[in-house]
Amino acid sequence: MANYPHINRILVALDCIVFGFDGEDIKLLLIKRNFDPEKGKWSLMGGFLESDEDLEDATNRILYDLTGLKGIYFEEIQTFGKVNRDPVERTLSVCFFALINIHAHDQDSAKAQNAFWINLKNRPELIFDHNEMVDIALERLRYKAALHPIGFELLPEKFTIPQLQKLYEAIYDSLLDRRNFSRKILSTKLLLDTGEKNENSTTKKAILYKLDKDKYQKQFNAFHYFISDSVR
Amino acid sequence: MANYPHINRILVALDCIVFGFDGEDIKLLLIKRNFDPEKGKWSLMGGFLESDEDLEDATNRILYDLTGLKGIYFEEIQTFGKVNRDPVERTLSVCFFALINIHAHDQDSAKAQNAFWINLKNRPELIFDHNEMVDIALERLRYKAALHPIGFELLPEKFTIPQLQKLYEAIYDSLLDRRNFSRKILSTKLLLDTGEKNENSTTKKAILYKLDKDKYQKQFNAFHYFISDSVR
DNA sequence: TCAAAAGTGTTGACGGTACACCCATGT
DNA sequence: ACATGGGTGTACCGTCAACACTTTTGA
Repeated sequence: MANYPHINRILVALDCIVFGFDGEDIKLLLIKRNFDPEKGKWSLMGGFLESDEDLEDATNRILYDLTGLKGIYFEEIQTFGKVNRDPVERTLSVCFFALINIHAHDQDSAKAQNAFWINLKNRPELIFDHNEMVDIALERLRYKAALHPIGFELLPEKFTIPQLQKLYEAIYDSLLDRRNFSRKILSTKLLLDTGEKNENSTTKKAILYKLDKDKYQKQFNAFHYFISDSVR
Repeated sequence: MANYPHINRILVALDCIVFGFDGEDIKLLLIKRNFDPEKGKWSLMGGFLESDEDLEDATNRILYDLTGLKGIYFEEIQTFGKVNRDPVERTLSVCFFALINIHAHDQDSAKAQNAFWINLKNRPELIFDHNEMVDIALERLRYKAALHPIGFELLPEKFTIPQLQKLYEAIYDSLLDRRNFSRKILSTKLLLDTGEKNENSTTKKAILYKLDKDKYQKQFNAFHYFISDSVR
């Protein structure tokens, strides 16, 4: 079999922005590096693409190693390819973001990677071009979540509308009208009343909903206006 | 300087979907391959990433070689990384789409690459995963053009509203109401009346507009609803 | 019984859609 | 004058934002 001669092969990495939500704030799962290069500094979770591995499989592998979860929602953002972005050796980075339920992931997996949940607002300086990656990822999350029902990926299976609102308020760092938000969300018909209520509340217990998975699949690419123009 | 050992370097290519508009239909600039592999078949324009070249520079180089144009509008779509997507040797492909004014490009450059404008509706089978790339590119174009003012990139500097409408109708393969379209476009305040008219018309001569570049830059990331919900 | 949070209602403004009508141009 | 295409107007309807009121709960 013929080869492509005279072309340099390049190292290919993947880097992942993992978003979580603790009920109040958006968080990032970041690595305190106990390995070189840039040992001791903060970075995104990443890894190299193996020679016998599809790009998508590599993404799933990296996310599994970090969280112990399979079937995580993720989206490719962009491939970063400046010649000098990694000082050790030229490395292309295929960058993506993932959304997980912060309470569902495996703590031991995270510990093994030396990963910590950091409030997005207090994020430390990251190595290489990882700061830019986070900026772009957040932009993408905001863009996508305004139009498509991806917010649910950050919540537990059963959740209340006020919790969902808190999530959107955290994503867009702004306040939303309770009554309009509720109506807007319910009008999508994506939520099913579980019949249960949030027993943790000390005041009126909110209704617990879950996603209508069928409708979610079918309507995913339809536009919903989850966020008002003024916020967008 | 230390290296990352034991990791395979991979060939990295770029592939580009070039969209054009001839006044009636959306067209693709495709390559009739006179080189191996898959000589004689149709493919996207592409090239390899050089070892001393930023990813973005490579994109511009490839577009320049094909069209003789600089500063073309392009957007990264996705990086394709199935192990066997290129039968010759494993090759990652960073895929992007570009929008050009079909009349502005350099014919000799295209000829040198053996490139031809093909009506999107009559597109031939392409090699490798290039068919999928075109599908995704079209989806992205439709998505983006519904919300952001990128359609103008496909038109000459001066254009009429009916021309713009024809363009949107071609992108979405559907008919739009003339009167509502005009009002919607003008309400964005992105168009400047040049004072000139389209002298080619045999009936009433339409007003030639040009983009208000300042507003275009500032409002680019604001959402405009260029296309009605029913079409989206 | 009071405070805090959740659920439901109402209204006015705005934007979109579906229409009709008039104007300019060349044959 | 007439056919063709371009420009402007209007009326209805639905959606969204802004607002008030009621209900539930635990202290």
